[in-house]
Amino acid sequence: MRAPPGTGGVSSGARPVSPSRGRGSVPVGSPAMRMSRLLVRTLREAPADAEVVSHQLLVRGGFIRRLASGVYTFLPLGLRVLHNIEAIIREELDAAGCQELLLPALHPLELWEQSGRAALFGSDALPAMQVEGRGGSFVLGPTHEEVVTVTVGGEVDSYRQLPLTVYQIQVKFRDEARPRFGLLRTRELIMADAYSFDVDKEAMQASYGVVYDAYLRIFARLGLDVSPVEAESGAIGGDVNHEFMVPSAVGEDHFVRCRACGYAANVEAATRGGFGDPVAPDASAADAVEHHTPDRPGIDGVVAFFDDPAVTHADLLKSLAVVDADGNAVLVLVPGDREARLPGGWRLFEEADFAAHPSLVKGYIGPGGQQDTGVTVVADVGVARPGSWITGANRADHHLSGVLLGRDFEVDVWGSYAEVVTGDACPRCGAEVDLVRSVEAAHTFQLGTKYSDVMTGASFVAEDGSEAAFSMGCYGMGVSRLLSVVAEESHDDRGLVWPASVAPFQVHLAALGAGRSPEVGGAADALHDRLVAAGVEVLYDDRDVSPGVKFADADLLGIPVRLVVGGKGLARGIVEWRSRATGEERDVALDGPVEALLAP
RNA sequence: CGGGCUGUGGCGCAGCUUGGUUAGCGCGCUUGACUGGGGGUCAAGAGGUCCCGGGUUCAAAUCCCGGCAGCCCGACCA
Repeated sequence: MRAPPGTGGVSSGARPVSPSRGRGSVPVGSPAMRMSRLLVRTLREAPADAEVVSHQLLVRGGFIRRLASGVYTFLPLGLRVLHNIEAIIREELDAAGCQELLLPALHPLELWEQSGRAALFGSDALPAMQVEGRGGSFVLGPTHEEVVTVTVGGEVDSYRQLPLTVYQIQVKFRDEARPRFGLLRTRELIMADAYSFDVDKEAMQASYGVVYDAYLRIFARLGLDVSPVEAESGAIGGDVNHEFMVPSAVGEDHFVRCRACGYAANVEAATRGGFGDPVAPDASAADAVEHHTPDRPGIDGVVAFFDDPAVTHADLLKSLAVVDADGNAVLVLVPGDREARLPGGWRLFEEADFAAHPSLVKGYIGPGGQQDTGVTVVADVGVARPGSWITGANRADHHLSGVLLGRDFEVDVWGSYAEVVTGDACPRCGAEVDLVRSVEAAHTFQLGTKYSDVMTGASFVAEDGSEAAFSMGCYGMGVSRLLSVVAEESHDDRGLVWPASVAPFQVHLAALGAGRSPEVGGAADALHDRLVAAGVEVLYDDRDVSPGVKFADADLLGIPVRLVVGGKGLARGIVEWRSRATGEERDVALDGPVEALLAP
């Protein structure tokens, strides 16, 4: 066993042969290590509802079973993998000085009313499930900021008890509109979530860095190529936050990554650079021309109206009337060939908003004539390019061409309001960026006092005797999702290829023809016993089935090392060793040291 | 929340258009025999409210109406 890359501290070094790992797993020597007794049924065909490879293989291999949409059972094999992932998380968080606790999954509704987030339940931002019980109304916890804040608040009275970081590994519930991809997006999920409590912002940032680094070590041990990216904070809140993204073809997220410098950000938060200051309008340019464009409200329709190869989407100015988070009317301008990226909390105009702002005409919105109307004009940096635009005329059924920035309209605020695409300029260094499809494996937030300000008792007495609110951070990692992520990144056409760090067993021992050869059976049993005595986690395929079935199942289950005891090898006193990952095979002396039977 | 597709033994599917006796096939399961290094062969079995509820009909898996569930695309999304 080789040390996983990027590990340090207590977790460094090769994993010992002795069983320090499978806590919570099947006890050493348990009959369940014999495949004839293990609760596992492998499937030759994948269920019709499994679309992605990781989902298909986890079901075919008997790791998980679906109970309802987005709700899964972990069968013994899957649970062992889950426990191994959890063990890595515990080791790294404990080593980072965090303390494990277990918060309730059932939360009194009042807690959520106190934080104000109960109002988000109906929304897509925080789809929660409520439960009515004799003791009142409860929520199946979708996240635990409220509970942990009041819990720690009840125990900590003094700055002397800080800093403090606690974590738990818990089941959480989300009323997902559309569960999919097996364990990747579920209604019930297992999550590791940590919460830091500090005296002030500076201390919080230090604690944040500690957990952030621990998370990086966890992903390294899982063999995942993770990229921390700047992100939007959504329903959790706070200022600084990072998502830990694993590039993957089945990802539902995208992040932007600079090819030159270290810049990386979720597309929802990414900005772009490479644009200079707006240039003065060409004084000799012709005036704007108005066109009658009935029934052409959209960008596509206007391009079609001009029916001129020289007029493209990039010549149009996309104008979006929105209401910002504070309720103010804002006109957002982006080049017509770009998707707009609105800041969180902003929404598009509704009918009533148009009625209140007659300077903006639905379907024919343009940037002209917005002075003294109470409408703030914000523009994407791309709008600063030289040349004229085609825009709405703010008059029904009319558009304007030859519209110039600085002559026909003004911009109040410049920013990055267009979605970044591959090839755009990095906002830091100007090099080109790539758009990378990915899975969000974890999300960390610097919350500050967002929760401690509103939850009761979430304060402490500071060194100067004053009362202060905790400065908090929170850190969530999708544990059950990681099972799918690892599977998705580590398989071949025969089945799973588990990294040794999380494999359900280290060795898959198959006896061939033991049913008719007492010698083979005896040798395989003896080898099994020796491995168990040495503390090796071994899955022993003692079933009386044909060799082909055993080989196919071994490939499907993806245990790192396969050992075969058969008549042929036994005659030569050897056991056949094979690596699941590389396919390498070699003969090993049956009575040699156990170490020679493990990974290279 | 919009659009589309699908519900038939544990799993994967056919049958439905054009209603008609005991609803088929593959995998899996049971028993037996043969076999024995990449999902082997043969034989005999078990296992089904054809998603649910109404309706049409002499007769419904099949036609009609209404539900429910699952999946996909989109919207949305700690």
